[in-house]
Amino acid sequence: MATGRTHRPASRSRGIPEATVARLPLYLRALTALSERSVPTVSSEELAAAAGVNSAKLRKDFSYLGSYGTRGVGYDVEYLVYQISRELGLTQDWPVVIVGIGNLGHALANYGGFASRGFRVAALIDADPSATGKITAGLPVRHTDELETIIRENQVSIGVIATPAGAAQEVCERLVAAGVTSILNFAPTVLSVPDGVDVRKVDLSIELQILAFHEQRKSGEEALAAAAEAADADGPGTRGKPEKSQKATPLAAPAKAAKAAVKAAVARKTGRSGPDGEVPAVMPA
Amino acid sequence: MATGRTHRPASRSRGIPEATVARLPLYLRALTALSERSVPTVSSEELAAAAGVNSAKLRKDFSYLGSYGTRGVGYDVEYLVYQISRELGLTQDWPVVIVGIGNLGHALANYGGFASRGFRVAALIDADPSATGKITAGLPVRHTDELETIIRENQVSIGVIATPAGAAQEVCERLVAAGVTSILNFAPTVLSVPDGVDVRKVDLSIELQILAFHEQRKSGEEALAAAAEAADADGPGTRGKPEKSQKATPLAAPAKAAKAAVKAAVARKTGRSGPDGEVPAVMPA
DNA sequence: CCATCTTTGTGCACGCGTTCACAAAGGCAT
DNA sequence: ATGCCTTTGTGAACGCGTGCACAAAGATGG
Ligand SMILES: NC(=O)c1ccc[n+]([C@@H]2O[C@H](COP(=O)([O-])OP(=O)(O)OC[C@H]3O[C@@H](n4cnc5c(N)ncnc54)[C@H](O)[C@@H]3O)[C@@H](O)[C@H]2O)c1
Ligand SMILES: NC(=O)c1ccc[n+]([C@@H]2O[C@H](COP(=O)([O-])OP(=O)(O)OC[C@H]3O[C@@H](n4cnc5c(N)ncnc54)[C@H](O)[C@@H]3O)[C@@H](O)[C@H]2O)c1
Repeated sequence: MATGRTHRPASRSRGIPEATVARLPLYLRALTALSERSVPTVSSEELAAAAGVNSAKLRKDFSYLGSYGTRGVGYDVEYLVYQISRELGLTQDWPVVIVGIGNLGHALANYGGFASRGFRVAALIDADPSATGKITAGLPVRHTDELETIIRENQVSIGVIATPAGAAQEVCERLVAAGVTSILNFAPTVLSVPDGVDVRKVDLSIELQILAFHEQRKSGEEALAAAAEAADADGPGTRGKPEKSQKATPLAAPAKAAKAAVKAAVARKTGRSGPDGEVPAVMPA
Repeated sequence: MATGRTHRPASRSRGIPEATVARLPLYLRALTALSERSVPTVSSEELAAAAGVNSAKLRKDFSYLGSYGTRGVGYDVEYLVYQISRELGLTQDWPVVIVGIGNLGHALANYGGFASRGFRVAALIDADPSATGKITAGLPVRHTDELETIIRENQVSIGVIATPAGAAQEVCERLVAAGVTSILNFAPTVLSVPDGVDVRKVDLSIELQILAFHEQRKSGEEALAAAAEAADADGPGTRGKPEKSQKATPLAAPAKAAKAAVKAAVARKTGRSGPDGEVPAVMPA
C-alpha cells in the first residue's frame, strides 16, 4: 500500500472507524465485479476472500453501516453496492483538479480510474507557460494563474498535487485558500494545512523503502553490515553471504567511541567515496 | 497516503514495529534535508515537526533502533542518517523491474526518486510487441518473454506492477516464480502470493474515495441523500448547502420494505438513468 | 408448522500503537 | 567540581483495530 492519512489523528467521523472507511472502497470494487457478473447475493466469506480480508472483519465493517445482510443467505450485491457508494459519497460528482502536469500528472490525467468512480477531472494546471494550452487527455492545460478562478468556478473541493516537492507547499496553500478542503499529495513533502483540510499522501519512495526493509530481513540480519562496509571497497559477489553474527546486543548502547568512529567514517564517505577499512557498525563495549 | 501492506499480519520483524518501519523513511527524508543544509544536530522536537509526527513517537521509534541521541543536545544528523539507512537496507543496491510500461509505467521509469535512495531500475518490461525496443528513460523496453531471464540475471528481488488489473495476478505469479519476493502493485486488484512474499499496493482510486468520504461529512450528513436523489434531476447549485439534519436513526435498521424499495430504485437506475422521483435513502420504520 | 442448516451480527479478549509524563543523563556555564 | 537546564529514553495508561466464537435470525425443505 501507499501511505496513511497525515493530519486529523483518528476522528472516527460519526461512528465509522477510519480503518473501516479505508476498506470500503475495497469491498466496493469486489462487489462491482460481482455485480457485473450478475451475481445476486454473496456471503461474507466469499466477499472477504475477494477483497483479501478476514470475514469477521468484513462483517463488523458492514455492521457499522447498518444491518444490510440476510442471515442464512448473505448480502444482496446491488443493494450493498448502493449503500457503500452512498456512504463514501460516490453518488455525487466530485470535480478534481490536478496540479503539476509532468510525468506523473500526465499519467494521472490519462487514468481511466477517475471517472469510473464519480471523480471528474475539472482541470489540469501547470506553472510552465510552454506547457499551457496543450491538450492532454482531452483537456487543455491551464496556467497556474488561473488556479483560483478554476477552483471557484467549478466548485472543486479535491485537489491532486503532482508538482516537484519544492512547489508543493505553495500550491497546497493556494488550493486551500481557494476553497479546496481535500488534497491528495504525490510530492515527497510533509504538507501543513489548517484544521478541516484533509491530506492524504502517496509516496512511492516510502513504499519501496519499506519493501527493502523486509527484503533485507529475509536475507539475514548481518548481510547488511557486511554490505555496508564492503559497499565501496569491492565489487559484486558479497551479497547475501553472512559472516556469523554475534547477535548479543544487536543494537544496544554503542559507546561514545563507536559513535565517533562511525560518524567519522560517514563524514569521510559523504565527502568523497574514499576507502574505509574499519567501520565498526556494532562495537564491543 | 496510499495504502497499507497486504499480507503478513503484523510480524514485527526482530523487534521493530511495522508502524515504526513505515515512518523511518519519513525521518530519513527530513534528516537528509537537514544534512544538506549542514545542520549538525537536531532535537526530537524539531525533527518531529519536520517529519509531521509527534515527538514522543519519534523518540520511541528511535529507541527501537538503539540509543542514538545525546540528552540535552539531540541527535547527530549524519549519524542518524547512516543508522536509518542501514536499518532500511539502503546501504545496498536494490535492482527493481517495472512491468507494464503504459502511462503510469512511463512516469515511474522517468522518476528520479528511485536512484536517489538506492533503487536501480534494472529493466522495463511490457507485453506489447510494438512497445518493446523503444528507449524509455534511457532503457530499452524488454518483452515479457524475457521476464524470467531478466529477473535471474540481475538478481532482482523487488518488482513493480503497472499493468492493467486483469494482467496483474499473472504477472505477479511470474515474478514470484522467477524469484521476486517483494512487489509494489499499482493495479487495482488483490494479489494473492505465497508466504514469504511481501506485497504493498498503491491505489489512487481508494485514496480519492477516502477523501470523498470525509469531504461528504464536512458538508453535512444529508447533503448526500439529497444529492443522490437529485443527481440526475438537476444541475449544479445544491452542493455544500446543508439543510438541517435530523440525526436521529442515521443508518438504523431499515425495514424490509425499505430494502426492497431502494433495491428496486437501484435496479431502475442501473438499467438506464431514467427519472426517479422517490428514492428513500433512509426510510421511516 | 416444525426442524435443520446456513450465515449474520456482535460480545469479548487481546495485542499493537499512541501519548503522557517524568526520571535520568549529559552538556555547559560558573 | 558543582549546579542548572535541556532533552532523551521509557514506564505506564489508554484507545483502536482485529479476530474468535457463538447466539440469534432467517431461509429452506419436509
Ligand atoms: N514520476 C513518478 O513516477 C513519481 C512517482 C512518485 C512521486 N512522484 C512525485 O510527483 C511529483 C511530480 O513528479 P514528475 O515526475 O511528474 O515531475 P515532473 O518534473 O515531470 O513534473 C512536474 C510538473 O510540475 C510543474 N510545476 C512546477 N512547479 C509548479 C507550480 N508551482 N505550480 C504548478 N505546476 C508546477 C512543472 O512545470 C512540471 O510540469 C514529484 O514531486 C515527484 O517526486 C513522481
Ligand atoms: N495512470 C495512472 O495514473 C494510474 C493511477 C493509479 C493506478 N493505475 C493503474 O496502473 C495500471 C497501469 O495504468 P496505465 O494508465 O499505465 O495503463 P496503460 O494501459 O497505459 O498501460 C498498461 C501497460 O501494461 C502493458 N501490459 C498489459 N498486459 C501486460 C502483461 N501481461 N505483461 C506486461 N505488460 C502488460 C500494456 O502493454 C501497457 O503498456 C492500471 O492497473 C491502472 O489501473 C494507473
